[in-house]
Amino acid sequence: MSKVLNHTNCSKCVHRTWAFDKLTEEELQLIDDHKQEKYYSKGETLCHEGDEIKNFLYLRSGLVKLLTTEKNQKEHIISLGKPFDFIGLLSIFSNDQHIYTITAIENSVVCFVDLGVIKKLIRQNGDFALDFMEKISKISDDVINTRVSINTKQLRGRIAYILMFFADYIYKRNEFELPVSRKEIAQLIDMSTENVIRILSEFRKDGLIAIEGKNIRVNDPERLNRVYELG
Amino acid sequence: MSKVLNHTNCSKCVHRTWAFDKLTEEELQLIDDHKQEKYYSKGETLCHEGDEIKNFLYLRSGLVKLLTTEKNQKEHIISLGKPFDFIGLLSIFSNDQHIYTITAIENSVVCFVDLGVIKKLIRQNGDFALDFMEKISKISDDVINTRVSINTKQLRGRIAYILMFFADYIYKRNEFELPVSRKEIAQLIDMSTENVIRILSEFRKDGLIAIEGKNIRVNDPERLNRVYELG
DNA sequence: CGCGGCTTTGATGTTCATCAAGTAAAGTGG
DNA sequence: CCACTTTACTTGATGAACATCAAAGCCGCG
Repeated sequence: MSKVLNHTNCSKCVHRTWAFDKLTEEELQLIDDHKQEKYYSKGETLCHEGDEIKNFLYLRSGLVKLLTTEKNQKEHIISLGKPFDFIGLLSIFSNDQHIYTITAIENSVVCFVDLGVIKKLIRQNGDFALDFMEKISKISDDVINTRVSINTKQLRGRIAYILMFFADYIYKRNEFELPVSRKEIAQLIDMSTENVIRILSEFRKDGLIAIEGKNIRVNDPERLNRVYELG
Repeated sequence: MSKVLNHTNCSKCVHRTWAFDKLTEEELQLIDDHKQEKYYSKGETLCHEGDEIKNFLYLRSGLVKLLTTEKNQKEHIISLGKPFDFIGLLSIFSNDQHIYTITAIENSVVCFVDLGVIKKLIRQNGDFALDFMEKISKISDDVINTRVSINTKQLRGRIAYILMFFADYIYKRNEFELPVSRKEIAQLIDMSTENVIRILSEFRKDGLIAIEGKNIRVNDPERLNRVYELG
């Protein structure tokens, strides 16, 4: 079960460099007084589509997925949130309700900061506001570029993308344990589960990667990158 | 050719209600002193991918497209910008260079406001900063949702989407002149030009729409919406 | 131990891009 | 203004890419 953790003091937090280094000690204290740090184990849901937005969500550690449920009841994964991301995307400024369901795909620690406090700080501290905007802009742009990139490629390119995403962007090593099921990969990059498996097997037979269950090793990163670029 | 227009005073501008109504008269004057209003005729380019970002771009009237050129030289349209949109998306806060090429697809009037001034105002006027964030969040979220919506649908659903987009969102009437070529539609919703034509013809034969060259009339909006939802 | 979900492979059919070829429309230069 | 070129549009035929269906093995869990 998810549980509230003991309070890490914001002013001591390593993540302070993120966007919060423009805040004064008093302002940090204000955040400190209006935040909760929560632990979620793999599979637990942080918030549901339609829930009222009360907090700004910041991922301290772990990995989460943002998903929507389509009219036909199929789940679709919009993006993965990694540590240092502020998850929930931009909708927290333009919506009253969450537009995505957010679920932990690895054990995760999340800071819930009262949204009113964030807004107050944006209002009163201009440097913070600008810095904040820069960070969230980057995340939003990333989501858009990723979606475009995926959707203009065929299946092999998409699989190459997701492998590189985990190897280079999340784990920063060529051998890692996949935190998602084949089905989730399919939901993330718009293809059928069967074809995710088929193409992973194909890559394995080609010697591009090695697979043992959830464990993946990228043998030839350069060739993988070529597959990605050729689509 | 594009040309600089006579200055419309910001404080008199109808668009002031957009995000700029939180500004004081002096602040508006500052924008006024650092902006240019430009006219672009259909087909002209406002900025190229890679150009340095110096201005915040606001579309007063017309219609523009944002596009990227892929590695394989194919152009891909990310989104269409309509009046009241601040075009250029969020990258202006997180990049030094434009990441998209922006081209007018209808005769357009664009305000170029010095980006430094916008940033200064965000820094000094907290209410403006918050309002501004709300507006750009909405636009970004729209882009993301649209991309997901399009890419999870098959061709008929995508064509239905684009027809509804123009009818309901841009022109707010069931009969309108398509501002884009069939090829541009294809680039926007990820399909081949031939199939755009084929499915438009199919819709015409079904009596769903009427077509005469660029002129489109939606005969049965409800059925069109069903086609959209069924994918 | 048995049930349900995840994984895997093969076979089949659908959806879609591509190729080809022709017509119409819209610029371009003399 | 007319021949010329280019670009947009349209339809049909073909094959490739992909989803779906089916069947079976695997694993964790109550």
